[in-house]
Amino acid sequence: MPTLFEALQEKTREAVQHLYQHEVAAASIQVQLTRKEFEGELTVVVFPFVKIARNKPEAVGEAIGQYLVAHFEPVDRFNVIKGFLNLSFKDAYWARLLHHIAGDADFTVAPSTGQTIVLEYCGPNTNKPLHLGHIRNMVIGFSMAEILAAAGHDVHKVNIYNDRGIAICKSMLAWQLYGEGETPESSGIKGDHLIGKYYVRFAQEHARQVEELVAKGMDKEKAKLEAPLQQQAQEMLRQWEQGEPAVMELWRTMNGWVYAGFEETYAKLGVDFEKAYYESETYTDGRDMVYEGLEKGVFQKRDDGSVWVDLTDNDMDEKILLRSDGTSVYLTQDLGTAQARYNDYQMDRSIYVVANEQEYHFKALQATLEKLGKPFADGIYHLSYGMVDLPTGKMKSREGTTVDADDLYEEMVETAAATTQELGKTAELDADAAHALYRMIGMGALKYFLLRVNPKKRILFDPQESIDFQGDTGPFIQYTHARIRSVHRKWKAAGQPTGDFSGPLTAMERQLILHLYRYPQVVQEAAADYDPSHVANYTFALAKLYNRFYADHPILQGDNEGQQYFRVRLSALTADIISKSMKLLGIAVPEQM
RNA sequence: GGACCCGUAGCUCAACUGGAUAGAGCACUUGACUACGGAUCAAGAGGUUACAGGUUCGACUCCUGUCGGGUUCACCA
Repeated sequence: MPTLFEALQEKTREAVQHLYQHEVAAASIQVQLTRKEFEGELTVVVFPFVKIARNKPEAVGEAIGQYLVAHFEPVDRFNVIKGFLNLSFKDAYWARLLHHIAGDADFTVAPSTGQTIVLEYCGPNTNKPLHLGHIRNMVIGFSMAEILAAAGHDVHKVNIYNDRGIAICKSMLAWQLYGEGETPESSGIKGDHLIGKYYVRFAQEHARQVEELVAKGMDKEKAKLEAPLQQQAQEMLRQWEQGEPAVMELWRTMNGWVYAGFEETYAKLGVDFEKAYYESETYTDGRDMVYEGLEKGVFQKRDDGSVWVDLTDNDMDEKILLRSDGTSVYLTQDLGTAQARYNDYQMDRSIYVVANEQEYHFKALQATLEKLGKPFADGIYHLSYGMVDLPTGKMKSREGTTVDADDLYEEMVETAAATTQELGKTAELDADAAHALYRMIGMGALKYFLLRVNPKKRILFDPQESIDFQGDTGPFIQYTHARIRSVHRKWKAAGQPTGDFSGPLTAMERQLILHLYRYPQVVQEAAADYDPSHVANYTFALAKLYNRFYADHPILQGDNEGQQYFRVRLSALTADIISKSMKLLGIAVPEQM
């Protein structure tokens, strides 16, 4: 069934053909929402037909308007201002739309596209805890998965653990040297934070050694490499790659602590994964793919034994794939991971939610897979998002200038609790329900804060200024939902009175219905643009519109039972769409707050 | 230096993908029902859309150049 917009485009096409004997593509006809200072709900832009018609814009608008009134049943009347044809629709038509939105189970669920998408997000290193940057990643990734699923795709969320390499060895080494057997259990420190503690410790001790060497006259860059700790870490990495049992054992133990810590954080944020990939398991596959490329002649081996791919045709440089000692680099293991993923899912699209500092890497990855002739190379998409900066600059784990994910979570929940208690509207909730509510509101504020902005843009986060709970925020939208549910409970308590209603509708009621009606379109746009902020902005606009409606439209005290029932339904539907939209953002909405 | 991204109200962001007088929130000023929840609503003030050209009936949007900010161009990941 065509949407209202499509039907209007088609009828306008018909009008142009009938009036001017000229074919235009229906899809090219511009339909927009009427600006609020003019009468009407939808506007057709007639400028493009002016040349065809060889007439003034006003005359063309007039002619098409008359045609539509005569031939497009929903249209009630129209007015023309310059090249804009503003259309008003019949009250009965709005009632029909409302019925469609409420009654059609498929309204909020797009038909299946049959397309399989694998969406990778989070992708942490296992040598330090998660911070605000990871939160932005997870919130975008989770939301994008929800949106793509709502757009009809078959979405699989996966995680990738960068669980090997020199950084992990640094944490391991520092723990070995200074840890005195400390464990998460013995210290009461969450596993990922414990590893982070030793990562920082390594950096401190290493810096001290470097200073000593520099004091003895060594060049600083050289000292960084020559420092005993650095040497020991590299030796440990070599042992790891050789599968030295003691090192492997330590590695498995410490990574185990980290994963347990991460799981806790995922649960708090309400994100999940269908499957996890580990670079320690895929990097050898990547190496095999490089050999395969050598055989095919698409990669080149140099005299020193290193292997390269020439990407100069793709406006990039030559990239190394295997070091002269035969070991893998970052790009190599991502080749292996991509292949493993394809073996598991045979996906049509593979989306990587990764910060924009890795744009070059993903271009190189895609180009390299193309050279290998991999069928999944085309479907790779890097959902690149801007970094979260602090007023002091970039977050750096080694320097302890990060905003820790768990800390931020606690702060958000505490603020939500304080605000809620101050307003005192939920005093009757028991402790568990109250705490669940604070979490819901705190996470709503945080997630909305991160999702309302286009992912591409970098975000400046000022820890001094706490995230707002008023205005364009998650709690504002949650509040709107709670408010509607409250009215609904009152209506139910009054015995759920119903009645027929034939209008007239107010301008705001029409606007509200039209806005609700646009929901599927917004979902499609967000999916096509890989941009959850479309959904966030839509939801805020809906809540705002409803609050305005609420302020001067009596619902349970309407003129008659018909009008009351109509407004109850309109309200309930608004709550429903708010709830669904927020779900796409990974945010829950409360019955009261 | 090359490539990519960003620049809109004091601050944080929009602008239906080229359409009307560029809209919201925060902050500031003023106001609101003994009606359904004041985490709300209404009103005021706030703009040379970084700058200069160009294309177009029409440009925040497209093209060219300039300036400013960010990222990247590792035998790190």
